[in-house]
Amino acid sequence: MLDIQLFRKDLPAVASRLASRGFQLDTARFETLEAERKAIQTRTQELQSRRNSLSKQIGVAKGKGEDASALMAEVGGLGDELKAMETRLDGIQAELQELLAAIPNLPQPDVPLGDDAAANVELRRVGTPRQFDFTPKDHVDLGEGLDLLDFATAAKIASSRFVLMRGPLARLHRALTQFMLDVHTQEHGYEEVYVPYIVNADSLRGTGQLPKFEADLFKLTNDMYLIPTAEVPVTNIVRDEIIPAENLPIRLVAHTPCFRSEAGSYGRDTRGMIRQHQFDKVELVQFVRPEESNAALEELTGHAETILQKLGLPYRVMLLCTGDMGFSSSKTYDLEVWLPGQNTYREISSCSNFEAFQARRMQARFRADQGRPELLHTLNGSGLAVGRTLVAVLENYQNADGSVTIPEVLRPYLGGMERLSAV
RNA sequence: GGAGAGGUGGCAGAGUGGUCGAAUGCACCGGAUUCGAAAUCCGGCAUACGGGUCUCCCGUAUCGGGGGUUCGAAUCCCCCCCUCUCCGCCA
Repeated sequence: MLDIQLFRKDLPAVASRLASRGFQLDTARFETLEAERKAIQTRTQELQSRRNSLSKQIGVAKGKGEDASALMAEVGGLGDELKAMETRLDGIQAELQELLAAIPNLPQPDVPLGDDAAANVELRRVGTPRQFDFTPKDHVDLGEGLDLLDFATAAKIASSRFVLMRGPLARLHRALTQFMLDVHTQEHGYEEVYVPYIVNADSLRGTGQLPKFEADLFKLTNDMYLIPTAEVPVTNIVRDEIIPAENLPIRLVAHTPCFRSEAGSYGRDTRGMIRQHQFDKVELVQFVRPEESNAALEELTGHAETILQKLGLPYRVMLLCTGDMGFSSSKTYDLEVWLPGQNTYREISSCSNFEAFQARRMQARFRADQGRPELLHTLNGSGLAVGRTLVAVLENYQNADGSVTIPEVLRPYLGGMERLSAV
């Protein structure tokens, strides 16, 4: 959520910055609501003030045993208008709130302008895609060929967009998770947290998934939701909290499954593990002082990159353009890993600085010394999406005979296993 | 899931219809005292929103959340959430 003061101070400027990311702000509606709000709020508070002082006088009079009927008649006359004003004020505040809650974050000045992914800017490539002396398979052919990846059975158990992994492949998937957690906790200074996989609506509003993106979520029968990312439970740790400044920055890492309904993506990535209803992710989250958030974004992105580097996976770093950024983000880097089976780079991590956007929704603040509480800044990034990392390992480390060499750094997690082959 | 108890400021804890944004204690901050410290004394010490003559003043709201009764609600009524104790169930 953006600061409403911004809209009051310079509406056209905010509107144009929002337009740069493809959001049309209804400025006329805002101005009307705001003018109405001001008039009604002033009048309401006036009436409340009058009522309070008269009521107080009634109390005093009755305490002295005097007749208060004249006072009571006067305050009684306020009742109808006051009630009407309060009701209208509530309505307008709710409408303003709703309007505000649906407005995305402002892009930072150095975010490139653009409508969609085509305008994203490639910042750098790291690692060189391997030259194969045979035609590389994609992870589906590899996994099914090894009899370790089974989409048909998963579809029987659940539906399409689920996967069943067997034996050493299931273990490799687990090894990747362990590896990522170990690197982030031992080398990057993150604290590992274990969090609920089911959250309430307040938490989803806090991070920005609600109210606009309910269709992307799996909603349970008790009005709770399966998490679409660990970002939701982990970031909401600080909701309604005031953190002592000396505790910042806070760096947290969590491994969770993620559940996404993928509504509206019927034709996209239907093959393989790229786009699933359920996938695992290791998520990095940071809470920092405002002036440090951009440096923290660079740092956090680097932490995610480290995983790719240690795994020897070629990737590139993309700076997302205004039109391709997530709703809550002010600036986002995507890491895209090279997939030989698709002969292209695919997103494997997304690292964002939300500035105070989520913090304002969450009322997540910090206090420096004796100062007033101030909104902190939140960031997060995948470090990494485990399923897609597994795909990348399979495809990049495949051999001509259909087996897969295990990257060195993972072998300690696999009892020294060097090669993935059929059970 | 059942029965009971309870949710008040950073913490502890009073307050059961009126001058209560809320006693008192602890913690914290400033000052006095002291060579310095402890102790003691004095003062300060919530958040959000709105308005203004905008480093300050005024107003409004907030005692788990929402609704209601009333001129007036921390206090009474209803619904919900959470915590604790006991029982049941259970990894």
